[in-house]
Amino acid sequence: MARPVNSQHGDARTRILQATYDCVARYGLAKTTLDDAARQAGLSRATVYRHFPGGRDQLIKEVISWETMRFFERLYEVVLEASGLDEMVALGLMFAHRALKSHDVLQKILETEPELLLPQLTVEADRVTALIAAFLQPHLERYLATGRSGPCGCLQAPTGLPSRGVDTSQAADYLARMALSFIASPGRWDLTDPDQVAHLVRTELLAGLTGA
Amino acid sequence: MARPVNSQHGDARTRILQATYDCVARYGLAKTTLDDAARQAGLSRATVYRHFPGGRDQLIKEVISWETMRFFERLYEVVLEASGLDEMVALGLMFAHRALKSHDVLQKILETEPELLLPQLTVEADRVTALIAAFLQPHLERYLATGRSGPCGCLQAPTGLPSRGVDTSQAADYLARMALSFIASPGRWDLTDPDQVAHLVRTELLAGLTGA
Amino acid sequence: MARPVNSQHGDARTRILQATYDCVARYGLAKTTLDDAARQAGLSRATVYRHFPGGRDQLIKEVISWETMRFFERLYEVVLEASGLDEMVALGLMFAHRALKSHDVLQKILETEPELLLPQLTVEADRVTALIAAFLQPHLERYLATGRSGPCGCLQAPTGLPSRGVDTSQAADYLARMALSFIASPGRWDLTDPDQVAHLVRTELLAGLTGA
Amino acid sequence: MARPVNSQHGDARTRILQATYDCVARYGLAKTTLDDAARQAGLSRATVYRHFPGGRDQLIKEVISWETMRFFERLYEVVLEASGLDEMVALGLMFAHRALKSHDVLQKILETEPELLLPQLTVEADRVTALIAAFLQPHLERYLATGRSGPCGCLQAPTGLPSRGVDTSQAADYLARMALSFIASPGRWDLTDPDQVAHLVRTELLAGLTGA
DNA sequence: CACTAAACGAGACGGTACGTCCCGTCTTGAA
DNA sequence: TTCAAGACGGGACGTACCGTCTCGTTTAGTG
Repeated sequence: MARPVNSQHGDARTRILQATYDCVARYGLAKTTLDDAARQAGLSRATVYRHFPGGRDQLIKEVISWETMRFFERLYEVVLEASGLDEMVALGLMFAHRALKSHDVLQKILETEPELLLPQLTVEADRVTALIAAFLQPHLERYLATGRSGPCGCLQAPTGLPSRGVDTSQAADYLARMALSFIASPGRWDLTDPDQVAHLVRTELLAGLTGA
Repeated sequence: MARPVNSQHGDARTRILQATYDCVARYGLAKTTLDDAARQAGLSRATVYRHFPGGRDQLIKEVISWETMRFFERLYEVVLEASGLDEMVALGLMFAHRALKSHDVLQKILETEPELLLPQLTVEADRVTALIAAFLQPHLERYLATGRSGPCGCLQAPTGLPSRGVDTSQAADYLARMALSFIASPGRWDLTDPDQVAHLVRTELLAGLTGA
Repeated sequence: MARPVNSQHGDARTRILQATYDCVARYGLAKTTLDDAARQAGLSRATVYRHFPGGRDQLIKEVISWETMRFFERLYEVVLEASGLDEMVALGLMFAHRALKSHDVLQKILETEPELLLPQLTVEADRVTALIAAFLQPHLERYLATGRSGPCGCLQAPTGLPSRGVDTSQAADYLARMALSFIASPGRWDLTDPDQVAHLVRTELLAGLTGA
Repeated sequence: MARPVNSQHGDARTRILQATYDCVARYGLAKTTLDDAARQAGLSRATVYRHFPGGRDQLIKEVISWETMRFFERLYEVVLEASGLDEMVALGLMFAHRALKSHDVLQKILETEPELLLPQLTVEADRVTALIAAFLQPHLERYLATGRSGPCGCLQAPTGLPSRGVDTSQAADYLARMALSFIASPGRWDLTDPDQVAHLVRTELLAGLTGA
């Protein structure tokens, strides 16, 4: 049976997360108050504590996890539309870059608390790199086998090719590192221009992988 | 030059920064109080405000900038000892990785506030990448001029461009990106083992740059 | 037919009052919570509100009235056993003093909130004084008339004696005042010793009334 | 040199006590909030906690003790004006009764929380009785010796009269009990009428003591 | 028998007050 | 002057009750 929920829209928990997200976009992480979030959600402070007993700390943690997950979900959807590995990487680069640039929270943090991100040379990156590499590997294998990765219908490709296992793993790792690097710092490339992105992918990311 | 530093004299400003740093290492960023810092420094709260009129926010900002600068200074000293580009990159990788692993503050943050670092896909990286690339470029040019070549790995560096001027800039950029990436996420490499690092540098970072 | 009521014993209202009484004895007046009372009664908070719509305030008021009434009921029963005015006063003094000393709630309040009782110089005493005086007057009249008050079978004695009306009223008032005073503060008397009480009654309370 | 104090009048502690007193007079004991008191005092909540670390509980306790002390101080001053024991008792009765009747806080409590005072049959009264009796005893001795107590210049009379020591102690106790009783419950006497009070003192309080 | 009404348990919610902690400002007094 | 010391207003935090309300689930009484 459909839950009529309670007052406005979405269950309370999601409303609180969204409200907190909005506040962080407005005030920054450090200056966002649990009161702010509650007010923004149209709920009382007590209710926020009922859903997030850990208080402000838990709220901040969860809103970041939540938003990160949403980012990857949208990235995943965008990337599935690609017809080949090169297009997939290009689409991913463009989407990720656009998302970061138009990301209210990130921009607010960069504006008010850039220091928090300076030490981004962190071990946490390991997880993201590995995740992206794992995602790319099957497409990379098909790409290397056929010259194209084919329509990307599923996350986990059949990958009946045991040969080159080490090669593709290593290559996927390399690809993920470079993609992440360019998303974070495009350098002289304009990642909003599809032509430039296609060129970047061909000449710097996938170059040398084709004839391996 | 005798550095008495630490507890009693040494100028107040530095003592406050060091004290704050210690507190952050102990309590984490969010839980470090201006009182904590003042007490740790053996100074009164009023004095801290005299040196950091911006209060807690300014204090946090400056302590991060200060520590970041100290990190790069030490990295610079270490790297100057190298006799060639490959050793330089290797030394840099090892030092940076070791520094991060033994970095009290960073480890404390990773322990207590890992979410802050999840979205490390940030534009801030641009500055660091460019800085490192600019530092590497002259060494790279000398390296390419005097020439050394290692066994070619399975990965081909992006070598689409024939002319030299653009080459070194582009290659330095590539090198900086990959170095940063491996510092942040070593993947399967053990960055404390000089042999493995030397191998990594040869096969994945400098491969393909030699005989372009 | 006996009403099995709901769950355990006694109707809900009485169970709540008793539970609240127990809590006050444990925590004191100010720290007794409606939740405490509900939990102690084995009922839900909602049920308490159904029986005491006035909430906590009403609950506290009623539990005090309830207990006060129970005290006077028991005092009344004890006092009816007396065979004469002197014994009646003595029994009343002893029972009242013993009841106060072993009164969980009162002792708890004295322990935790003694200030509430310091200004006991209150108008409320009027009612109690008058009530006791009214109760004593018929017995006093019989006592003065016969030298004994005789077995006390009824609260309202026939009192067909118009003479000495003013006298007995005034004397009863005096008797009530002194009895109350000694219950509250026995001074040098040990109100648990029947001999001392008898002596006190004879020499300080009833002295001078006999031959009036 | 005049103490500039801080802001308005009186030191902070006294201002808080007075403000709390005012609030209790307005809202009653149970409904007086620490916020109310702070606001009334024109101070912040934090400051109240600085002066009364025990919070609301301590504040309530101390305000009651404070007011009680003020009451007895004023009573003492009034009573010192008397020229003899009878006048002293009369003045005390009148002042005490008037004070209770015009006592904002007590009247507020009687209006809103009468139950708190119903069980005024409390051991606390012992202290007050003893205190008053001790104060009265020297005057009573002089009264019995001379038929008058003489101008009351000092609290502690010389009392070189060993005789009747037990008598006066007992008589003072009796006097204190009756005085307290009539203050609390005047019964049929109008304690605002000097003539009635003088008559009451003569016929019911001091009667029988003179020729003892 | 089914249906209704009443009492109850359970729990979400807005709200208020508590007591704690920290911030940033200010004043005072001593070196 | 510089600094330690500390009082103060302000405000957020996390906790705890309060009083209200809405759900289901019995349980009893009645048509």
